[in-house]
Amino acid sequence: MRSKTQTDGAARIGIHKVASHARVSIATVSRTINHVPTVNPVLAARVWKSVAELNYVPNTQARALVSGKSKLFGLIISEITNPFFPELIQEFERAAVARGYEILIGSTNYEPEKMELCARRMLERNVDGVAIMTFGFEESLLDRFAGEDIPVVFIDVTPRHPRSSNLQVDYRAGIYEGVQHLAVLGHRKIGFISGPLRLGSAETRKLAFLDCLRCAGIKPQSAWLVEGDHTLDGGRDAMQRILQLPEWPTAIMCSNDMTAIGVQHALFEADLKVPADFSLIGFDDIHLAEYTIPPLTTVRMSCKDLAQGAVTSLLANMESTQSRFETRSKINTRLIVRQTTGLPKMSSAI
Amino acid sequence: MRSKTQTDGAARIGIHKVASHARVSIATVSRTINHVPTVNPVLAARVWKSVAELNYVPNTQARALVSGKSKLFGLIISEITNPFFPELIQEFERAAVARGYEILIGSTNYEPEKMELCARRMLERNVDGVAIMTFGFEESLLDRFAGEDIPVVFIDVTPRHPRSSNLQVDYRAGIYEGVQHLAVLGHRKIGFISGPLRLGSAETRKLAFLDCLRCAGIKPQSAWLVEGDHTLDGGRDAMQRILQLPEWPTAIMCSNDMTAIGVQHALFEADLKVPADFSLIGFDDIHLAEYTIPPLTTVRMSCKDLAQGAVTSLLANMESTQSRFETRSKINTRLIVRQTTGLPKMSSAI
DNA sequence: CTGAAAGCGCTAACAA
DNA sequence: TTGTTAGCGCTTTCAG
Repeated sequence: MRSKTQTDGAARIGIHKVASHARVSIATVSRTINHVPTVNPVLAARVWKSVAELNYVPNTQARALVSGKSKLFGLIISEITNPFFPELIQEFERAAVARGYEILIGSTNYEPEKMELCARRMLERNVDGVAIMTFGFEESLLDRFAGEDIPVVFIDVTPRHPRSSNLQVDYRAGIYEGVQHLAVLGHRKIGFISGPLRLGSAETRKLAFLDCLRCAGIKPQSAWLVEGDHTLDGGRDAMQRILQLPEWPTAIMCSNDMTAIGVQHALFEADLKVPADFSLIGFDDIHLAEYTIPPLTTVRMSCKDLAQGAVTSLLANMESTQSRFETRSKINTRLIVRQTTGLPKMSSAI
Repeated sequence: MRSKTQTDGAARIGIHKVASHARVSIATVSRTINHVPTVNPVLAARVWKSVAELNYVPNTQARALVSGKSKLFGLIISEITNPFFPELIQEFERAAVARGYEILIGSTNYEPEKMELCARRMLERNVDGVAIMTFGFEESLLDRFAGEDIPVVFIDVTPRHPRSSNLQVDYRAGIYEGVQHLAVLGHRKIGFISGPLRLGSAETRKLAFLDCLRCAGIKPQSAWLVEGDHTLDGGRDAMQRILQLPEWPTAIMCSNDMTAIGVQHALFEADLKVPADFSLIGFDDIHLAEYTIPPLTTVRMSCKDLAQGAVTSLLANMESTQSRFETRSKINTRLIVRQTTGLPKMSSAI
């Protein structure tokens, strides 16, 4: 059923057709389109002409098969629905496509099995490298990639592992600025809504917060340390739990911006005002943070740095011939003050 | 240093190794893993055992090369940064992965050249089908895909084209509900902030709005029809332009939710209240719409329907042996009333 | 500098 | 039912 009709428009033009059309060998065509410098310019010109006329597009699959490189990067994220990740993806895509790579995206939705599935999908497609941007994961996963000698880059975690790079986020700097900012305004009762604590980085952020609190001479109160899940709903729920407490903090820091937006919503529903009743600080500085009402004070972590760092590391790692290759680079954070922070509300218990 | 040590884990296991390990031919391995029913169960068992022990993962590239099917879908969107699209992607991914397909995502960012680039990327990677979810595009693009006989699915536009499917969104229904809702509240002065009008669907939405206005017996006022660009910034700017006008509308409908959130921000900056000073209706019903302050009344367009419809069409289209294959399916819209709509402010000019 | 030829890992005839 | 074999479209030695 397939080969009979020649009229079918079908079957892509292959290197063979180009070769005969340009009256050269397929090897010459291959060299030309791969910009091998030793090709006779006259022949090259003929080839390019044929390529254009026949509308030839090289078949990446075949290329991948013979070269062993798929020109594909895997990008594993937590949840595409959290705006931080699309911003990350955008930068990652930009960097990757500019160098001729495509991206395979996998979302774990914070479920370990999904992570496993993602790893398998990436392996099957033969990715040349994987960026695990989930802010925490089972280290056993790395073995799968290590087994195939596939470069991996990830955040925070520092497993001892060949062909892996590490992007170290300096949470402390930004969070410290946040705590200081609050302290200067007069806040002493500061709560923290964390991410899912089984995520390493969520834990790290919380620890950084606690540490900063101590540095600022403020005693953390465990009731005000509540676990969220980095989603809008999670932030709202967490705040509602805090509102149930006998004593309220005067300020809340959140492990990410989505949580903070959820908090704003909970407060809105409870008819409480930001920053009059509660000061609020987010984390990430997604574009939306500027657009919340009121605009969100937050700690910026550049997803552009993250994305570019990831692509760069992957590339460097691939080029390196060392069987062991480990890097780490630092990602900075800093406070962006907008309008969700203000003087603490003077409660009955002065 | 790589091949000597067998322990190296290196170089992926191929079908060959599995075959010899299971003491069968590679053909039998191939048949087994492809679930060809005629394989002797005993041999099959041996094969599966070897597959597991050797941790064999089939090489998709090779498969694609010989079978001619890449098991890859292209998904072209406008802007990954607009939360509507991640929600779409999530559903699309779910549907595609469940059937063994991977997704290649390309963003056009509303730039025609980017669209061209996306098409090329998809072609190079040999996608089995493309979903163009940009709500408008140059039809010339379709020719590229048609030339390769690649199924395409898209929104609204209905070009005459083989192997194409069409998802027809019923904008009118939801928009009409919105206009009616406003009319019932007493609004007669209703503005509309459209998307970029060179996008077909943005134009369609605007036309639908105008038509609904007429049906409700309201005369549209051209000064209140302003062009946005479907982004937060665009929405804010558009609203600021409206605030410059000598006479204000009492309600605003937006071509998408991001625009509406931008509008809320502009109003916040101008110290105007929603819905006291302006009623506001969005479009899309992204998850965030529930979390804006106050929560956004909006027209819901199910991105799940869109995504699933797209995948289903693509699949059906591929299976069809007809060289021409056209479908269209309908996507419904409906109003979700939340808290950004209320009675119109009684202006000086009663 | 160019061309012929050998595969990359797999599927699908075809033969046994 | 199983194994042998011929490619899929391309890159890459290796001769010329």
